[in-house]
Amino acid sequence: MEDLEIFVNVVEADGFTAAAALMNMTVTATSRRVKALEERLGVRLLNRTTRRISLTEAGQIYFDQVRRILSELRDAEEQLSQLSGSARGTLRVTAPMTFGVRRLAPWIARFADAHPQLQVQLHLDDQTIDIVGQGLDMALRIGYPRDSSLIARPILPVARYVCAAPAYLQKWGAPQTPLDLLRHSCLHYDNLSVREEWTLNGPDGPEAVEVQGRLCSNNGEVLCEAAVQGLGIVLLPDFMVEQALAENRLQRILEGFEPPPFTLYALYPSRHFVPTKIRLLLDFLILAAGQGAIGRHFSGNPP
Amino acid sequence: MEDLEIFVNVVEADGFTAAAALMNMTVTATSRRVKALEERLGVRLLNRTTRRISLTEAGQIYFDQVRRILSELRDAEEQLSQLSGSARGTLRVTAPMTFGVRRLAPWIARFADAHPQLQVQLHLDDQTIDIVGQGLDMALRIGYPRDSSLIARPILPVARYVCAAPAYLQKWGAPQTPLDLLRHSCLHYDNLSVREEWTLNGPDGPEAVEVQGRLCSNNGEVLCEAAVQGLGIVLLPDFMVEQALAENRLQRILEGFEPPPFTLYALYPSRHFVPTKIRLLLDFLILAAGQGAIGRHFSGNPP
DNA sequence: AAACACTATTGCGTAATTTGAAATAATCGG
DNA sequence: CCGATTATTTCAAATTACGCAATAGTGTTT
Repeated sequence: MEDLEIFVNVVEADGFTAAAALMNMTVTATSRRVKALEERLGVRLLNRTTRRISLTEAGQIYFDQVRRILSELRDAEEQLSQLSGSARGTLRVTAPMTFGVRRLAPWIARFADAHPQLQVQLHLDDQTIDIVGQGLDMALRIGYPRDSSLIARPILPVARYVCAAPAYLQKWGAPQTPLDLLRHSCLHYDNLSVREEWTLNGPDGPEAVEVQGRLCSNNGEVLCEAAVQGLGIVLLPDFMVEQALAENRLQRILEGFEPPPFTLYALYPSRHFVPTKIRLLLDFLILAAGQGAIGRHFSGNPP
Repeated sequence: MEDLEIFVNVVEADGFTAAAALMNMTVTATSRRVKALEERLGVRLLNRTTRRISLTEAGQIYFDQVRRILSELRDAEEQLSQLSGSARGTLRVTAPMTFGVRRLAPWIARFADAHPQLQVQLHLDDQTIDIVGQGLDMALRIGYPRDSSLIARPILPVARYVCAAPAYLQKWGAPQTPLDLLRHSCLHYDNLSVREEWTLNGPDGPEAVEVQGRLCSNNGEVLCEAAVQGLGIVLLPDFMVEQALAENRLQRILEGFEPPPFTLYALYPSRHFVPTKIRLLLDFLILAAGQGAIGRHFSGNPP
């Protein structure tokens, strides 16, 4: 029976080795199980050359059916655990590095504590990962995803602040309008280009400024640290700079000109029945983000 | 995975003991597998009192889904073996006793010989059996079945003959019309009544006669043997009397008055994809019956 | 009410199955 | 034609499943 799942995985991973790695099995076992399945059915499902595999005609038919059937079975079991209300097993989550450390970590800890039968694996990585391919249950990402096979649930508005170190401002003066940024060193994300456009919503509507600076990076913490050291002005998400702001190593500028906030999305595979463990985490995150947001985002000013 | 099948069987058999017997398993194993399934799902599926079992709410939902899914899986695998064209596994057939010995046995032997990978189990029994409940693949029965969940495929017309022993006829004279039967001892099937109605199609249409005799039985061979011994007149299917007729221990009478023939049906469970092994046997039987019937039923007189 | 009959679960020793590391065979790319 | 990668096979070890017998529990019967 499990053979079916293995067979499907081998086909989807296009190879025994890849499939075995995906399922944390040895190649030996994988090969044997598929072979056993073929012998049970009395039909060859895969054409193997040692270098590549392909489905036989029968295998193609069987694969299509079995994949659907397995998916229905998963649905049935999900439906089951839904009415039991409790979740068990393993929940694999991925999130961006800094967000994961600063915001997610305490939430996840509380969540894991609330569900002792659930083992939570939190994988922090700034790369966007193929979530279904890696067997992940949920990805937390900033910005809307391209992969439309995923459900994207907005979790949290992420405010962004324009900040600089007090020493920098003392030396170069604080910009009063977005246009002033042109005369400053603006540290920005590395989108493979030297220039970046910052859009700020002022009293007269949005203003776009094409900034440039002496440093850019694909890592927000690098930018934050550089700003702290007085290298320039940064535009970063709240969680990235809140500590530096609290310690007065950075201070906000251009407060009348808010950059449009990002949104943090929870991404998870689209299914008939959303697994309970995903549902639980989702609800928990929405709740946690909502509670935490009251003070931080919606009712007033940042700390 | 097999656990699913076991669970479904336990529910359908309404008990571990019955299900175990059906699957040729021990009750121990059955109980353990269901328990393992429940533990894997983390949900109790069955409410057991040691005397009776019932589905929990979750179990009911799961059962419905899983039964459907398993049926789809079987379909998929059948579809597979259909395009392979060959059959394997076990084919369980039931048939009436005498028909099985006289007609079916040589056919089945040839069929089994033609399909070495198929193990054929022929269960001869004059009782009509719950074919799906007993895990049978096909039942051969004379007369149309009540169970509408089965597909009934006519295989063979079964002519019936009115016969008596030569000695009997010499002593009492041969009846010339159906009405003459009233003056004779007619050995008939035991339908829990002493009387039976014989309908014979004569030149002026069907004539029904309510016969009675000194012996009745629910077993055709008993009647045949009794007739050979001169106890009376019988109306029996061809296969039941052909040997006695060939050896002149019986002879046909009232040849101008043919009783309406019976029909032998092949009964098998209705499914999306008829299993290859059933399909093969069915085709084989139709062919065999057709070939054998040319001389025996359609073109002329019996031997 | 109490004994009975039947059913499901558990303990334990045994047997079968499965497993992984390493060796082997086989194929694609250079 | 060789090197690199991939699937299969070999064989011993370990995990797992199994059946028998005993246990516990429930509905029925006397």
